[in-house]
Amino acid sequence: MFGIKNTKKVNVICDEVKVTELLTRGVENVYPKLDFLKGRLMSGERLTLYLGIDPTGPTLHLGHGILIKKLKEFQDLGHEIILLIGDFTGMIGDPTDKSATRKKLTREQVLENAKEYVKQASVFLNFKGENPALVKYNSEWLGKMSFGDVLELSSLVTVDQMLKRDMFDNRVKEGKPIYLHEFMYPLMQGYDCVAMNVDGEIGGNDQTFNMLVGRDFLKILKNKEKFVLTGKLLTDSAGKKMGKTEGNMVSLDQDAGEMFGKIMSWADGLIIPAFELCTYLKMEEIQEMDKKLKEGASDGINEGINPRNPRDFKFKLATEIVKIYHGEAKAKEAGEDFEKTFKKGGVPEDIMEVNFAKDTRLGEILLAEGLVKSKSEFARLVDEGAVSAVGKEAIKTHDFKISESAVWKIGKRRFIKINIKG
RNA sequence: GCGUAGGUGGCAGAGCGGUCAAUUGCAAUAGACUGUAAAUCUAUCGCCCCAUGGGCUACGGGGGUUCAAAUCCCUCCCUACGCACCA
Repeated sequence: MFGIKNTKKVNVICDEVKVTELLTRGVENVYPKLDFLKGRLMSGERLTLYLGIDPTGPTLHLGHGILIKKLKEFQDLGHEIILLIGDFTGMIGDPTDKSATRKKLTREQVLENAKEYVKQASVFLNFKGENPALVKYNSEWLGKMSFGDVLELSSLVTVDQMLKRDMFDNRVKEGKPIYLHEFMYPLMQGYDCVAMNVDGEIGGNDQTFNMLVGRDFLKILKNKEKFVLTGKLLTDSAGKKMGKTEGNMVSLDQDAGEMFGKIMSWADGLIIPAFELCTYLKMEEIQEMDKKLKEGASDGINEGINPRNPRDFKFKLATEIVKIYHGEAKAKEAGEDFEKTFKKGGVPEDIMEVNFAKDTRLGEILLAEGLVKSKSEFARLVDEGAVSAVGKEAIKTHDFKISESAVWKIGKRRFIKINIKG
């Protein structure tokens, strides 16, 4: 399957403006150095590069989206791109997760996830046509390696080099355990690029270490100068990562409304970086907004009537991002919904609808529908005045029974329409 | 293998026989406020009940001592550190 070099002629575009944009926008670093890669991109040579994704969950998130978008830029220029599914790694389980007992994925789950990934990635990438993006699985080669092969690979890296890595370094400092097999992950990831014999790799800057291990391998084993392009991570000014752990990371399979809401909850400092990383807006336009935002921040005297309200920029950001994943119409709708729900205290469009008999206890309904975790939680919410039928006073009794069809609101974000049955 | 220090709620980390469903911080949820689901302030934050009260389940696993254990004892498992061993 490998070895068959694409024989079709694909036109490689060497437009300087495009290449520069490719190399700067949302890019943290380029190894060995920027000019090296620029030179190759301008040479007309068709490069092969890849982005590796570990199938740890069923969906990709916005962070992946950013990198896939970058990959697309390479594809658009005519280069051969590979979406590598790290199924081998996934099947073994990720060591970075100290909460240990992560379930090991079965072959079926991995393939299932991968299918979703391709679907979600096809928002950006073209998997068909003249220059299709390829999908590969690293179990294809990693699964076949013998202990001897592994030893040979490990002899290329020293323990000190491994320990230099932040992730390990921190754990040593914190007195947390490091298991030997965790050392193997960089090796496995590093070997991917050898197996695929690529020209380069892109990834988040948190993957820099692993990608550089691969760079070393390729140099030693194939005498090839692999380029590594690391993308900026989406962080706010304080450097806080928009990761899954932060709870505000957007999954690519989320519906438009949810996505929109999540983005609106981001801190202001994230607006400009997100425009750069996640949208197609021109850099000049983004810089213009940045300028306006900064001016706005300094003339806070205009309390509240500030024409450069960050909220409006964030609204635009949310619209732009949702547009990419769900299309223009849905994005617009989500925006209107958001306005209605949160600004004016209304009700969103698509809400859960259920049927129950008259005089059923509200608490039981909400528990059954999963809107509250327990009856105790329900009781607490009632005490806090968080439960009300839309347009009515909050209810006060824990054993409140429904008497008519109504839309119920629990807190600001949970809604349910309960119809009286029969 | 020996020794030492540890394993507590989503995480971090107190408590070291009763007053502990467990201080505190973070996270989370709600209310107020706000341009926002930001910030801030306030409250809540195991589960269940005919509820200013009561019950159940929890402090690595199992067993024991006691009227009473997260707290004491035994045992097993796990982690860190030191020593020993080491192709």
